[in-house]
Amino acid sequence: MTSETVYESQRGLDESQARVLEDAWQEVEPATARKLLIAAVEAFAISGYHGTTTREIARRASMSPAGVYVHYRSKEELLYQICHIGHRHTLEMLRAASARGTDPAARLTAVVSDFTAWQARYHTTARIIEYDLNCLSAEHYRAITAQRRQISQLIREILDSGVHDGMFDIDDVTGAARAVLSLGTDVARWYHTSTDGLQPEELGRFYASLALRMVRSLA
Amino acid sequence: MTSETVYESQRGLDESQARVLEDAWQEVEPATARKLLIAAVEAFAISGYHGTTTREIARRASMSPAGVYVHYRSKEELLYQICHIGHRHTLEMLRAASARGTDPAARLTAVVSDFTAWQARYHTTARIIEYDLNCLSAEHYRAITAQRRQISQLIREILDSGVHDGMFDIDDVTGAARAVLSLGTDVARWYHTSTDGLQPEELGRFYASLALRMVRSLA
DNA sequence: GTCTATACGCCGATAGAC
DNA sequence: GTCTATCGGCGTATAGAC
Repeated sequence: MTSETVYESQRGLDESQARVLEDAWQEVEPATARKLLIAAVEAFAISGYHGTTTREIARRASMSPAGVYVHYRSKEELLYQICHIGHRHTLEMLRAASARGTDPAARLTAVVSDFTAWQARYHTTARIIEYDLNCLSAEHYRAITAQRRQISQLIREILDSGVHDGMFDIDDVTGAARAVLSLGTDVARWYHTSTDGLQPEELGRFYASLALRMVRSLA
Repeated sequence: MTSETVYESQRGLDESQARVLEDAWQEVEPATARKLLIAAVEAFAISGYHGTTTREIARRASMSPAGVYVHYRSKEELLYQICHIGHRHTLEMLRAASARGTDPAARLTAVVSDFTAWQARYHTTARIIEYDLNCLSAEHYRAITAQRRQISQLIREILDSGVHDGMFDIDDVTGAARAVLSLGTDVARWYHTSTDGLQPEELGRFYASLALRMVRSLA
């Protein structure tokens, strides 16, 4: 990101994501399926689901157009795998972060910090996860929605307990949980790796401080 | 929106936007061009730019597929008109809001409140404006980026003056401006009209209060 | 300015050889 | 499991009648 505000956004992506993605998708086997999935992540992140052709995915994976269908039934199946695994990783990461905190403020700080850093570090994956859900089949869409409900519930529980303790002062917990997640979600839209600008962890700490200011009680 | 958090999102749109859109695009003449543009807004908002066919736009406008090209040179031209006029309206609305406030806190409140309400009320248009920019031609993309730079600058100026007055306590004005805009931007992703949930103005007031808590000085 | 008809390419996905 | 070849359909956009 540059010195300008995000609202100015930018197009395309950068190349340094390649190593990040190779690490992130290690669990996908065999290696050819992984190679195709990473190619799909890169292509979807740049052009969106409908803007990406299966030929482009194959080309990025150095395979023939037909090669895709050995490992995936359809283009939509690729999207689903990306979304499903991506949301699972997000949820695991959030639960680990939440467990690190010993009080609501510490838990909120850990959760927002890690979520934001995740969205920045894996901004290509995050972009697909946040903005291409509508391209899923009805059945797959429902599966992803169930995962997202668990994510939002985790935030609401932290805010609820903070209100109960008196640490947080919130009229609308559901709305506040939504707003806190919006900060991190929107990172996927504008973040891109670059030498200037905040690193994922720095951005995470900054957003965690903003989230805490949004909800904490002053009494 | 439902009682659940947004992060659970939803697909598709609702019908009550029709009247809102007819009012919002009154300036587009002749009426056939307006009818096509509104049809494109509805279609793009549901399926995205690449997911929408010119045949679908024509069908929504009750015209033949060829009828589109009498009023617009291409599908991309439709997208550009939507983005260009939409951003102009946004900027005018923000400048009017900013002028209403007599101090930085009041200006920030007015700006965030109106921006958020705008994103909710015109969520179909906003969705295209925020998420389909990458589909524009290079030249048109640059034009929209220039408009977005003015929007983010307007927010930064308000925050700067608040820091100068001592009303605001912000380490990173650029980052804070980005975060404030992110709250409103993300509304376009999840908001849909419904009987339950907050109305655009209510949501605006809520988000303005969150923005103020994010930046205000406690001294 | 609107239509019908259509050009022409590219799309997702499959067939079948190796 | 990967390839080359290809199918059938749909995409954007245009030609030309009215």
